[in-house]
Amino acid sequence: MSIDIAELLPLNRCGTCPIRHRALCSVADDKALKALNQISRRTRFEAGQTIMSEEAPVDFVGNVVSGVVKLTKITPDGREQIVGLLFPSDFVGRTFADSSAFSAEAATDVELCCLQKPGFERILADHRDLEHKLLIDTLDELDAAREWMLLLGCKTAAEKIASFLLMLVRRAFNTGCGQDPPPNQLVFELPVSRADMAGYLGMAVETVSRQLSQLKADGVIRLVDVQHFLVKDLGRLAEIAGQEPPVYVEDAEFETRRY
Amino acid sequence: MSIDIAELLPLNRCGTCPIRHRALCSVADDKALKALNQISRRTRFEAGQTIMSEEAPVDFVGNVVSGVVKLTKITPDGREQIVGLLFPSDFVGRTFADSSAFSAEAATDVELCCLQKPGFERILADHRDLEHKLLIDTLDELDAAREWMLLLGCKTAAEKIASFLLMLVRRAFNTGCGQDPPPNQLVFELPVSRADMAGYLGMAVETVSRQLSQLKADGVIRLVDVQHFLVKDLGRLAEIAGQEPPVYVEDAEFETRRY
DNA sequence: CGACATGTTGAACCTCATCAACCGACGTGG
DNA sequence: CCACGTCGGTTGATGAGGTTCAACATGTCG
Repeated sequence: MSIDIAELLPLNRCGTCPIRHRALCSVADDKALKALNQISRRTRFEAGQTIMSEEAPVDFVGNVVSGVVKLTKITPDGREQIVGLLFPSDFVGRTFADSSAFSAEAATDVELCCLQKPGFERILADHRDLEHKLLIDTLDELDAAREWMLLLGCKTAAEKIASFLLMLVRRAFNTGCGQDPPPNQLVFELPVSRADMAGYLGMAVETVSRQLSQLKADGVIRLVDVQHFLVKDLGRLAEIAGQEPPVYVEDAEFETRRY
Repeated sequence: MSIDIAELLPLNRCGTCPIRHRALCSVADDKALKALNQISRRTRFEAGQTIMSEEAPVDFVGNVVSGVVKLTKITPDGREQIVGLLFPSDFVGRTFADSSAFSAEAATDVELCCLQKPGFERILADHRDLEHKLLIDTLDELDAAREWMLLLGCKTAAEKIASFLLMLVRRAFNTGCGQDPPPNQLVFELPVSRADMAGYLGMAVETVSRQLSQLKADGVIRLVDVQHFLVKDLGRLAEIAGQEPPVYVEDAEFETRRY
């Protein structure tokens, strides 16, 4: 009785994938996983590279494995709004349509698990669980988008920045996956440039910078370096953002709620 | 050989339903339709009434049959942002979760086709087509939400108003359903109050009023009465909104794209 | 080391929110 | 029937918050 290594290989590939337990594939059984493997390819994009462009048809979708992807839309006269930031395990692209209404661009260096669209849609058809999970994720994404509308529509600059930082804190809390130590040192990464923060929050870079300085001056945070901040007063930060302070959950593996 | 009238009744009820061809049920076969009928109830809400409130669990979802529903979220200090306007055939409520993150309120008098949540989710499980359609609709909704983020994030007051009017024009163009004459008279309804427009567009009522007056002064529109406007220059309107002008489609029955 | 990108800080301007007065429509009660 | 209050909408005056323009600082890469 022998074991067919080739048969197991694809499963192992996914087995070591960092987003295996959170992305769409978390609900895939062995059969579905093998099918996904056959149409998937890990691709790297450098910061600044365009992954897919609005108006141009795209023949693949994907999952963010590492890095941050920004979804953007540009007004006819050139202003750019970031309508979504996608983090590891998030889904990129528009299923069941030829093109996306938005461009996707690598905000940092990005690894993407790319899936050919026709193949992917066939797999969705064959595996209800996957399609169901996609529906759930899309509903969460919609809630998150609407939450962001609240921010864009009626929050002040200070509230916006605080909300953004808080979102990063929440993300860090919820993706600990047990392998990282609990963040008693409350240092977090600012994964994107000031310009991208500005684009996401609907304000000017200068205002972003000023508000960060203000939070620093008020002793709410400290800027370790340009890409890392330390939270000195989480309560105050949450208060400024107009939200409840987040709580660290020990094992956040299955904490899928989005912020 | 006799016909069981009771058997046919539910189908007839839906048969005369104005949103039968556009809502979720458009993909329901007779069997699914009968199942939906058994858990559905047409309910009326008066303008201003709360349909469901964030934080409070809700045991039903629904489809807007007539009227306009606003989805709102309130900041801790009382500012209200409207994160979505739902028109006839749009879906209300959050499937696969106990409560919605947003409140739904009748912006006008509303007729809602209410469906008990547990029953509805069972029907989704039994009828893939329905769940698939829900996925497609949710994806469209997400695109629309992101489109709105562009508006909230980087458009001026004038652009916002123009975009809003244009959205109403598009809706009217796309839901003609052949029964209404093509709108050679370009008169459209403002289905919500100035306050709700303001809440949706993220600006003050006064600004809404002023911008409407400005469009009037510029000869782009005319205010027939407080709830109806006539478009005198569609091209200009689209230009101000920063979009392509919409085109009237003869038979828009299956035009499901959202704006 | 200089060149270029990215981030910060300062000053002037402008859009829009805010406060306030006013108008017309509507409903109620005297 | 008219006086009255209320509510939704419009218009005017004022000021604050945030954009814009500009200079400067910092960091990175050849």
